[in-house]
Amino acid sequence: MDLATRYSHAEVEARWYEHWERSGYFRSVPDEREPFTIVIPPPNVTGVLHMGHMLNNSIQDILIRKARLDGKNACWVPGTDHASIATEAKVVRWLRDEKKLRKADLTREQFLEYAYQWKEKYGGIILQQLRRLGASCDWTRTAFTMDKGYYEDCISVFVDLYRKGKLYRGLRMVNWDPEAKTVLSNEEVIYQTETSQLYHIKYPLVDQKAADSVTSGIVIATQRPETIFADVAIAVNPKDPRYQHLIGKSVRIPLINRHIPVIADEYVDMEFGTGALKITPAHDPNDYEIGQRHQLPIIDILTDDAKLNERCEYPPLIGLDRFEARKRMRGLLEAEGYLVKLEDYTTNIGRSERTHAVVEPKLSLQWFVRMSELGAPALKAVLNREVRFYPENFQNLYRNWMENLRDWCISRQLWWGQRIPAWYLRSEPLNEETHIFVATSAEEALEQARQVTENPQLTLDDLRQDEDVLDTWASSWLWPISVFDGFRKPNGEIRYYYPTSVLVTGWDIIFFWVARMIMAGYEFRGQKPFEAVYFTGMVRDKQRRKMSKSLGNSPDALKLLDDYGADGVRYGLMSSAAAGNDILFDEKLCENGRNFCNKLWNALRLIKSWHVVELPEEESIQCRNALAVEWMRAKFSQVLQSIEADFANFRLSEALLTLYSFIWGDFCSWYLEIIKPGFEKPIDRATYEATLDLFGELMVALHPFMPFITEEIWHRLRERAPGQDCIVQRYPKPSAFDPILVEQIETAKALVTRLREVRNEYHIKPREALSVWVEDSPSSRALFSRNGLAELVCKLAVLSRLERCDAEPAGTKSFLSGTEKYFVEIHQQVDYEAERAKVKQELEYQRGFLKSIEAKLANERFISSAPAAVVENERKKRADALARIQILEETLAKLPA
RNA sequence: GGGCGCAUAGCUCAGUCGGUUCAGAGCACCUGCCUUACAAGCAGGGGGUCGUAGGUUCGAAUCCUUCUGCGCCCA
Repeated sequence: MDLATRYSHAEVEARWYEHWERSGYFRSVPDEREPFTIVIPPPNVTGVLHMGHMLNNSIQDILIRKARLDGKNACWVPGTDHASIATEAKVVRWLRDEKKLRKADLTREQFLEYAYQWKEKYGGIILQQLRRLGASCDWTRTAFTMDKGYYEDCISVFVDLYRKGKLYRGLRMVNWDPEAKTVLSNEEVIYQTETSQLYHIKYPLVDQKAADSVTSGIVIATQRPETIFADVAIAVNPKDPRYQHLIGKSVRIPLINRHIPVIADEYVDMEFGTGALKITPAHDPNDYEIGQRHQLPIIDILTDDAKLNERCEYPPLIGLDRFEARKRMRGLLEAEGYLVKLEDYTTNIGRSERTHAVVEPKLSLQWFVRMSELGAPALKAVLNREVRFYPENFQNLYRNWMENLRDWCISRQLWWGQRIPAWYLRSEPLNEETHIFVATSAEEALEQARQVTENPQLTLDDLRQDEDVLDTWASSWLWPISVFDGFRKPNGEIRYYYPTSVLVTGWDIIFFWVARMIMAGYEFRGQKPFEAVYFTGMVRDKQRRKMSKSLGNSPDALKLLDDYGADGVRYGLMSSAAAGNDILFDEKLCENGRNFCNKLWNALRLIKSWHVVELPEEESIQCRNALAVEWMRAKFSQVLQSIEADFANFRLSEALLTLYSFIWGDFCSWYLEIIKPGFEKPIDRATYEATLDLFGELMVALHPFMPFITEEIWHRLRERAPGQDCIVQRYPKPSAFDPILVEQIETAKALVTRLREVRNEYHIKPREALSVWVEDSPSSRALFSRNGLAELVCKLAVLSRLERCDAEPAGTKSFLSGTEKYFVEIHQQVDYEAERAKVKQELEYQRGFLKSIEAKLANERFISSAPAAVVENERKKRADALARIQILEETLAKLPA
């Protein structure tokens, strides 16, 4: 076989993915095996693959592939989220740019038709891209939150919650996005510190004479001077001595001269601004509360797109955008002498997560889910670890939120989404409806209406359906149930797949999504939606910024896959991704992954270049190789044990790094070097076959992490029958092994390293064979009685002889390795001065070490409190130290002065 | 204002139950090698008072408290 010295991933990856998919390996149907289920966090249908997706989906794929190799029925359900607000914004832009259409000119039906067109054409690209990464999803199950069945589930859940009294329509202060013209949930508002200006504005007292009206009055501080037209009072703290005399009096609003009262309210912070607060119930949540307490009117001066309306009573500003109006207010107030002071000010401004528009508090009639009852079981489930979080400390974040739940606003003023199944009587004015009919269909609603109104003559034309759609999260919270058709067929396959095994998601959507899925699980299924949640960190750049498209700091995911291969990228992401910790992404990590692929590839090339004969030429080679094979088997078992433990605790990066260092270090650097035949020499069949088997098992063990190259090598190692693919093998199991053997080989490795060091020190050529002796002792006899061990050392350290001796042979230099003393033949001049210094230094260290051990052992409380094994270990350490000290002392004594 | 978290080598981070010669990995750095699988490589090496000050313990990077410096979430 002729193989290139470098592994090239491009052709290999495409070929194997296609083969796996065609072979049906990703497909899952319920059977008698134990299920292992993951539902993908559905990416937005508008999404394109970015670093976060790659991390998240690599983890899911690793877990799914591992489960498959463990013989479980692995089922990974893919799909996309309709992402109402994000997608609607995209469709609106597309219509404007491509079709020269404005949303306002379309009917709801026309718009939705275009939206589906857009979705068919551009949506779901990301699912194709996930294949490049190697994601072994069951594509036949691909779901979408706007699929017909899914849509119906959302509607029936709405009706169900309404009937149970867990859903209501109410007038509340909500977050309004004036650009998207929709309400937002609290979680969709992002607060950022921004600089603005604080206007100090004087409101003149009403009973003052016109002449000095501007000089006396009350000064308030506001960031939003344009909202003074919506003011209904000025509030001061009742304890504030500065304003006692004004409480109960009236002031005039500048420019429009409307009279408003001065009231007292505890809420007012005497320290802030001037200690006097303008009350604008329509445009501030706190003011709204105060207004309610004092039964003040509400004056809403803004339109849905945040322009001043006629209710502001000041014609020059009507129709202007709020920010434009604010700008003009400065000149207007100044001109009339109302502006007392202007100061710079930093504050938290809330912006829409999607449109980045400054969010406007707005009083609005919306649908809310009552969270108190839904939250209780969901909180309990996490606290008592029925649903386990990895890492566990996300419990704290979760609890903090769950204990302060506020009702969830689930209506959105959009068209792209599940339309709210509530009907009103056309005879009642908009937003003042007294009758609400919630039903799964218009006909059902009509039936209700006829009964309630006792008017059998009502027709569908007398009803009007709510114009709003559901918040996207009010559909995706049903994901783990709905993708298995759990609402319509509660006893179907969902009984097999649910609860799912693990959810893998970023911690940033713990409230948006994770918490709500847990609530939905208990509410609609009486059961948790998943056994465990694996929280991934955020992928950040080297400056710790979250990677985002708007910052342009995210590497092109597809280019990374092109450059390093999916295996390389997966390695790079995983090697630095302990659960929950943010990762600072560096392309260098992918380079490591690519290099690892190349290493594997070259190990294959080496093995495939060997000529095989039935028996080795010499017996010494046979026992050396046999020892190497035995050692590899033992060490591999040890490694597998630790990997199983890592998987059980979702310590995936640990598992990967363990495998990496076992393969690169133990397998390539040590094992292959031990068994590698000399130039143009053959290898014996037994060793060869054992090596192929071992390499194959290593590929299965590594497969979940790096699926493509492992499949490729698996097939190149041996001829495989159809269906004998790496992806469907059984994961290797650890077996009992001899820990003493593993330890002895470690001792031998340390000796080889020490000998190489000596070589470096004396500039001895790597191929120049050396003669070495080991001082006779019970421990050295024990070590070298291991069959093949001396041969192994000779091969790796390039020795011509390794023999026992009683006395120091002439012309040698001695050194210590482990607790043994060795002599190596040296023809070069030895610098005895330096040698003495080194030995002395080592001796000093060993004596200090011994002293600390002895102090420990002399302590009775240590002997009595520490576990026996720990005490025993200390005794062994003492014995070893004593042995070493003795050898070092002898060495020092014999060194020429 | 309320809450959570972090601080370990030049950089990025592991370190599970408090106990091994346990202070580790990768990158970077230094020395020597184009050795017959791999220079995307091989062999070797230097480098950290585990942020600070206390405490608990026979024993602390690990548990508790203080301070300092960062980060995040909620309001």
